[in-house]
Amino acid sequence: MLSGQLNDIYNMLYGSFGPQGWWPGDTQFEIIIGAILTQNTNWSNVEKAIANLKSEKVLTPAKLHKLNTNKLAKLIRPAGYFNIKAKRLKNFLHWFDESYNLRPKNLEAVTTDRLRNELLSVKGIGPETADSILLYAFDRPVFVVDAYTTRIASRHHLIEDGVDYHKIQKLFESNLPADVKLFNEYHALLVRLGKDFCKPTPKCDDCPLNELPHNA
DNA sequence: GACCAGGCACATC
DNA sequence: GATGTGCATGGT
Repeated sequence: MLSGQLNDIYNMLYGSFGPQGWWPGDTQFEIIIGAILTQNTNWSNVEKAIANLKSEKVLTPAKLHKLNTNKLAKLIRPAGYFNIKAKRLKNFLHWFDESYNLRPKNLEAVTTDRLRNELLSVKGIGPETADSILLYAFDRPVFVVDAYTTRIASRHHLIEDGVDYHKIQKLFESNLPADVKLFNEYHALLVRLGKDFCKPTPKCDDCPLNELPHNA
């Protein structure tokens, strides 16, 4: 059964790496900004960008909403794609202002499905970013799928190549209990495995998952 | 210097 | 509907 296999993988990863302490961020707002900035980008670069926003004291909804887009782009420069990401942050803030008055608290009462759809309607927020925000900023039981998740699932024959985001997400969500803490840790552990072992090339020989019986 | 990193929107066929 | 491309910095 898949649920058993997914459990074995989780236990092996947790045993190997321990708790990952995600999401790295002090506030819901910082998590949201980080989720957009980390698109296709190494987290260490995002940290530099966030440090810039903090040192300029603009890491609040109101301040970022007011900040000039070019100025914002300069501050987030280390995160890469800074022009497009500045626009994406602005798109998010525009929606956040118009619909929720820039208050994270106003999002708490919104149902997960509705919030997800509204986030997806913001230009620059796709499935992974939306789900990261739902899980890590708002504690909704949504499984986040990213490049690491896809690569690991494919390499360990949980899915076939070319399977879309929603199907991979469903694989995890329908075979695991809808538990925020579990989804939080599971995704973080998959990223950890991806960073340390499951790289694009060369394929990994000493991956901890290779010791699992179904991967022998 | 090549390759990679916690995507997404858009153009083109 | 599938496939290709631009966006960009910083670490290995």
